[in-house]
Amino acid sequence: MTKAAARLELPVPPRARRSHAERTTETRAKIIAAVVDSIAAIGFQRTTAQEIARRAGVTWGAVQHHFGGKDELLIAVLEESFNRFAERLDDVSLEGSDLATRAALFVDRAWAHFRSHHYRSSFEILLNHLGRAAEPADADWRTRMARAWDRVWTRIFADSPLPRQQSLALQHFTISALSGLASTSMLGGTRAATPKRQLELLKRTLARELRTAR
Amino acid sequence: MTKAAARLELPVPPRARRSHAERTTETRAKIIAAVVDSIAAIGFQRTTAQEIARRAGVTWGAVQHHFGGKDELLIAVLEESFNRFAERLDDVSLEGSDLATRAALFVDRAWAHFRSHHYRSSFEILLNHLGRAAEPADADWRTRMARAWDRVWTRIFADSPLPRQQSLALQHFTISALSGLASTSMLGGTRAATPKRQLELLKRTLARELRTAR
DNA sequence: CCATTTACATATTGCCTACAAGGCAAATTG
DNA sequence: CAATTTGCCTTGTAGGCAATATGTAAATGG
Repeated sequence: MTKAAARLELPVPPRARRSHAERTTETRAKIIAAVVDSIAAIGFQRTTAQEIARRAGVTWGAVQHHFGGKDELLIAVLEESFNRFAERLDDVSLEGSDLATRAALFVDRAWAHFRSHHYRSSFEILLNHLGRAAEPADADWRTRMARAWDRVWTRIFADSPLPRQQSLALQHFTISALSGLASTSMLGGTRAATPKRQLELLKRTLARELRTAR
Repeated sequence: MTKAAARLELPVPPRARRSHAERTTETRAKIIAAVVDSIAAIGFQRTTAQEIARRAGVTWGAVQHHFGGKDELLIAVLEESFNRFAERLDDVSLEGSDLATRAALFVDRAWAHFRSHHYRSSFEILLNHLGRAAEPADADWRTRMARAWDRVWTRIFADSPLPRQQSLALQHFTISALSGLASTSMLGGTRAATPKRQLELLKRTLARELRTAR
C-alpha cells in the first residue's frame, strides 16, 4: 500500500499474491486513467507529474518505470484514446435503417466520444504538448483519426450518392461541428448541458446532404 | 533601445521626443500583440513571460509596470480580442439582401474572426488559464460574447420566422461549427487550407434553417 | 533455494518560471 | 528650474517542475 492510499484511509482488502504481468496491466491502466481524468478535471497545464502520480495512487518512479517519462505517457494516453474512439465507431451496425436514422445514430455515437474525457484529454495533449512541435507523430494522429472516421462513414453511408470530395467535406464538417460543441462544453465546464437541438440540427443536415448529389 | 532590439540589428530611426501617453499606448499595444502572436505561433504553454517580453521588444519589468503581472496581461488580451470580435461583427450592414446572401456574408465575417490569431489566443487563454479556475470572469466572457453575437444576429436576421429558442440553438450551432473548423486548423497548423466547402455547407444550412419555422 | 529481474518508493538535482525590488532616464507639473 | 512622476531595465529570489539515481520488496526462473 502506498502512503497516499494510507493517507486516504481507504480499507485496502488483503490481496492474493499477484503476478508481475497482472500488476503491470493494472498499474498502467490506473496511470492512464489518472491522466485522462486529471486533464478533464483541472486542465493540461495543472496535470503535473506529481498530480498524475497522486491520482493514480503511485509515485512518479512507478510511472517512469512503466512509461519512461511524461512525453511517453502522454503518447500512451493518445493511443488509448484513439483505440477507444476507433472501437466505439467500429462497434456500430446500422445496416437496414434508412439514411436519416443511420445519420442520427452515427451522430449520437460520435457525440459520445466527443463529449468524453478521452476526447478532451487527447485534444489538450495535442494542442498543448504535441501540436506545436510539428512532430511527425502529430500528423500521424490526424491521419489515423481521419482514416478511422472515413472507414466507418463509408461503411454506414455506402448508399449515399454524394461524390467523394463532397463526402470528405461533409465528414470534416461533422467533425468540426462535434468538436466545436465539445470545446464549447470544455470552456463552459461540466455544467454545460447536452446540446440536443444542435445535435438534432446536425442530424437533419447530415441526412439531407447525404441524400443529395450535386 | 533595448538589448533585444540591438541584437536584432534593426535600424531604429531617430525619434522625436514622445509623450508618456504615446509611449504607454505604443508599448501596451506591442505587448498585447506579442501575446497574441506568441500563442498562435508556439502555444499558450511556451508563451512565457520572457518570450512575451522578447517578442514585444521590452523587458518583463515594463510588462509588469503596465499590466501588473501575467494574469492581468492575459485578461487585457481577452478584452482586446473581444473588442475586435464585437467591432468586426457590428461593422456589418447587410440590410436589403435576401436571407441566403446575408447568411453567407455573416458566416464569412464570423470566419474571419475564428481563423484569426486573436481567436486562437483567446481560446487558449480561456482553456488553459482561466477556464479551469471557475472564475466569475470566465462566465462573464462567455456571456459577453454570446450577447455580442446575439445582438448582431438579431439585427441581421430580423426577418427570420425562427422562434427564439431555436434561433439561440442555431446561433450556438453556428459558433460550434466555426470554432470546430478553427480548432481543426489549430491542430493542423498554419498549413491548413480554408475549409471552403464546409463554410458553404454552413451557409446553406443557416439559410435553410433561418427561413423555416417549426 | 538463491540469484536475478521487475515494480515501485524516495531523495536529490537542475532548470524554468513569474514576480519583486531598486535604480536610472525622460517626461511632467507647479 | 526643481521636485515629482512615469517608463523601463536589471538583478535577485522563491517556488514548481520533470527527470535522475538509488534502494527496497516482491516475483521469477533455473
